Amino acid sequence: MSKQPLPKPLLDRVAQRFKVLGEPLRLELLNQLMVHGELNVMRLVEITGQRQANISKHLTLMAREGILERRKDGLNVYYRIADPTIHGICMLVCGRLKEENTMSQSLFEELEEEEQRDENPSELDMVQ
Amino acid sequence: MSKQPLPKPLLDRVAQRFKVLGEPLRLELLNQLMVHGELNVMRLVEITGQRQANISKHLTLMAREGILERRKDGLNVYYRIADPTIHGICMLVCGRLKEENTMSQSLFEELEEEEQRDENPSELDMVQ
DNA sequence: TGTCTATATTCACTTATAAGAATATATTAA
DNA sequence: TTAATATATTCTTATAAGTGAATATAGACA
Repeated sequence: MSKQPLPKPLLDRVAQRFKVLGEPLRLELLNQLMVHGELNVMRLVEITGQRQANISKHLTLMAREGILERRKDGLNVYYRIADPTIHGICMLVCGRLKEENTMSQSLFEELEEEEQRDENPSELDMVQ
Repeated sequence: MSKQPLPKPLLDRVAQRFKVLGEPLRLELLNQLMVHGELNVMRLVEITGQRQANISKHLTLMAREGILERRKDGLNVYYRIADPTIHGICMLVCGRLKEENTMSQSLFEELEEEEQRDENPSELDMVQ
């Protein structure tokens, strides 16, 4: 429980950061950059199956936000994660979602009294 | 650097969670609940100066998301934070924003060669 | 020079969503 | 029961934002 509320301008900036992260395609780009470390635009276009213009827009936005860094090499532009907290933040959220999942799972089991057992393991189990 | 990309459905859920957090008014509500622990709807209406309907909608949304918990007492409904990771996530983001701020600050100082000194301390310094 | 490739940007469109007004749904008290 | 209060919901509107098509920009190469 914190002492005093944060000033509105700061809350606005935090909200803006969350908003940038709250877009599935942008999160997929971040996830690919977590896995591969550094990728150019066309590679990310291939991986995601999205249009080049769209990928470029999302990357540019995240770079302007301070989440990504650009490195130009000839015709290619390579992006990588500049914000070292991104991974931790995502893992916190993933862990929490998994927890919520098992909580509602056990609640579900209490209500339904174990019908089928361990079929359909949740996607959330992918989080180590 | 993670081993393999997360499955799309999980990324979608994480993005959804971030999207809920990426709204200034919702973040202000969360911040007030961090400070006061538990508040009813009308109290939050007073604090934020927003309409009752709007506050209620945001609270209902966050409760459905698993971020808040509802406790009904007579006519009043008290909300409190149900997700214990919220505080840590917000502090991570705040800290990072502060870092970005001092980074661009020092870059600014390199360019401008110390004009005024320590006037206008940034909002981000509020973060411990 | 001109051509090809990678990336970025502009414009138009469509969808999502936050906010207000009005109303509905409890719950308490007289 | 009626009245009053707290909260939630529905409906409408306005704005934000993601996407695609087309175009612009920039660098590599012949």
